[in-house]
Amino acid sequence: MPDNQEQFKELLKKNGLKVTTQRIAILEVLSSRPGEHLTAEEIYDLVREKYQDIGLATVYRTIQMLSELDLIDKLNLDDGYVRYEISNKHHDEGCHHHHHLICLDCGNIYTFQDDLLETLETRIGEALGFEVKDHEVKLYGHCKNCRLQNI
Amino acid sequence: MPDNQEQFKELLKKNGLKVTTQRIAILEVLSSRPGEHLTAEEIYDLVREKYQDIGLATVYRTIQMLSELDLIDKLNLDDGYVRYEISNKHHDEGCHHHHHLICLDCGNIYTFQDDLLETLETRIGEALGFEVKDHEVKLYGHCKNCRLQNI
DNA sequence: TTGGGTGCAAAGGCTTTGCATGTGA
DNA sequence: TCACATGCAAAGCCTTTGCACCCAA
Repeated sequence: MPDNQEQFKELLKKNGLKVTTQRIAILEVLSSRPGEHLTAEEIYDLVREKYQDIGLATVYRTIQMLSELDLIDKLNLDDGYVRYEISNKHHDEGCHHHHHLICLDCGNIYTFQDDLLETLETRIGEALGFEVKDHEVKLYGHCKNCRLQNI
Repeated sequence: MPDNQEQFKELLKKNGLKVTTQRIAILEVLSSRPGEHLTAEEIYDLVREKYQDIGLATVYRTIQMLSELDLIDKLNLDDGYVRYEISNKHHDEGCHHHHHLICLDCGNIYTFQDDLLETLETRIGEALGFEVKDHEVKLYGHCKNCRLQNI
């Protein structure tokens, strides 16, 4: 995504940050795997396939920066790793994070989006005076494949 | 809650587990603080107020056991600690976990329950063939108090 | 009696940090 | 040039594990 890359460079400059090979490489890896939920270590390994001389610390520092710039989303599956995926916020304007369905059997993660949740948030706001800015929704259960196999 | 405690003892025995002072003490602490979200360290400190000779490892081991017995719920706020609270599952039969509203300003955690989410889950199930067993919903935003103060 | 439970300390494992060196602007 | 970025290694920090001792059942 050369277009995306240009936007990224602009965003870095606008925030007084330098454009480095490492930062580009890390965003590239994440951009090329939308919907995957990568750990820092996985990102590190993927980046090194093309760019050997990167340190794990740089990956952690860059991830943190990308997260603050809202370019990537965090996902915590409580397995000891924090995972990251490229955000879709800037593609669908005004749309929040999608939600995750996590299969308890195979561990696969499915994503979905639903406007009903926006309705829910509005209702909460009215009832409790709480202004919702962001949300994280995880549904645990059994996916279609696993359910069919377990019959 | 002496009644609750008896149920707990029965549950332990039914699962081939022993009734120990430590286990009782830890459940007591959690039971006496419904709605609070305690870290292992906090539970450890609270237990030691009444029962000095407990080890942090025992707290971790007991927490894990209580979680497997569905007596407590996990909550991860991504601040490096896993938090626990007494579950309300056994009081309201058939009801899932409640949800959390987390204020980005003051850090307070508010809870709410809403049937709309059950509707959402049913819809997901029908659309994707996913059978939802459990969920974790966190809404981040600004609470009433903080919003009023920031005017 | 006896096998599970506990306390202590050490080890694990992900993530962050310090510091000297490198590099984009 | 020079402040920010990077790599490496060490440190941090929450949590788990090993092991000898203890205690419910």
